[in-house]
Amino acid sequence: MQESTSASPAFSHGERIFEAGAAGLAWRVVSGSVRLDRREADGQLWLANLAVAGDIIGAETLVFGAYTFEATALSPCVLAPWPEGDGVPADNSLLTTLAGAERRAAKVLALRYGQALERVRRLVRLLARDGEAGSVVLPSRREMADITALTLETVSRAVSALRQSGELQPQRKPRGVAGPRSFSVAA
Amino acid sequence: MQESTSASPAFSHGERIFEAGAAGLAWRVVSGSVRLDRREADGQLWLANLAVAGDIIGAETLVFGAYTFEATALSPCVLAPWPEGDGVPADNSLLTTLAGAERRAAKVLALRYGQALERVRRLVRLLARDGEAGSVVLPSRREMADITALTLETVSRAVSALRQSGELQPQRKPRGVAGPRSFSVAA
DNA sequence: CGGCTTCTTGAAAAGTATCAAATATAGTGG
DNA sequence: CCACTATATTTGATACTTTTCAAGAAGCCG
Repeated sequence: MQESTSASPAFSHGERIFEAGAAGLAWRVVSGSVRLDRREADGQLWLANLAVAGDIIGAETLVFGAYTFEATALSPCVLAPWPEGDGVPADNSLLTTLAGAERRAAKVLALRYGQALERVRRLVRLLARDGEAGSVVLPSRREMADITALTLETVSRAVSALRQSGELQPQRKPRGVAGPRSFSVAA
Repeated sequence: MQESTSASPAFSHGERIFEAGAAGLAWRVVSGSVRLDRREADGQLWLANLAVAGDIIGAETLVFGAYTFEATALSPCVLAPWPEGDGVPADNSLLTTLAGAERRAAKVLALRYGQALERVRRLVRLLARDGEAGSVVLPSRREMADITALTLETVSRAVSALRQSGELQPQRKPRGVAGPRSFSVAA
């Protein structure tokens, strides 16, 4: 983990953020994207939800005293403790947050509907903060495949197609700068 | 609608239970299954979640004063007002309920992963109260197709296969009794 | 510069959707 | 209760999409 400070931890691509059953805080995703998984009886991890900038993760720990899901960084991301002023969340804000997670789950379901190209396009847009023309750091093809319920080869082909059509443009990166490649997303 | 009493309404297959934006109570699903949809900007309905016996639906109305989703009966179902003693839900029970909906959403996601036969099998088991060998009234093939992100023809073929393998057995129904056919589900 | 992982691409196989028809089921009014 | 009609389901044949298997290219790290 690469915490810049303990108050606003940063995670790089693929890092575990918290585990199911552990105790801890709830967090607001400041930037980047997070994958939430549920560990099943068979030991397998099943995607349960996604969170992007602005979303709250781990709110259930304030109810149950432990995380329900396992959180992993999909792309480089920064978190901030939630709620802001340490202590009890303001009236209803916890409820609002949980209700929001339910709405988010509906979007994730949509990532598994339709043809491969559409699905990958929807995922890219979700990660790019829902349609804003900005820059995205895409997760690994394997992660994208898990999320969309496609294979990584199919995702790779779809990303190639989006690049060819100009919807995704690899951003020029100062040479010698480390880190994953980012893309700009066209409308 | 075929409300038996206003306290414990019953809905038949396909009936609307409540609409997004409307005010109303939260309900516990006593029996049957319910589909929750989110109405998108384009006017389309997107599956957001499922609820089976024991689940609570419309809990967000206690936070926002209006339903977030649109609820439709998938199979004949009976509801009861929630929480039981009318008034404010007991401490934490609303939070627990919303957190439960999040866990349920993860199961629905799993219905869109893997091959057609597996998906339909998982759906049938979910509707049969998660593995209990009991009887199920299956929703229409069209509904099952919406949920699993398959076509109704593919769902039909999968149901036929489950019947042939003995996993699903049509239950003998007293002749002349109306209503949809129910199946018993083998382990 | 290797050695490693991830990504890309191709070709063949498998699975699903689509289109079309036949059958079954539910609903309605005689 | 039965015939009739509308709707839902099942099944088949074919077209399309995705997966699978395989190999090569590109990126990352010491």
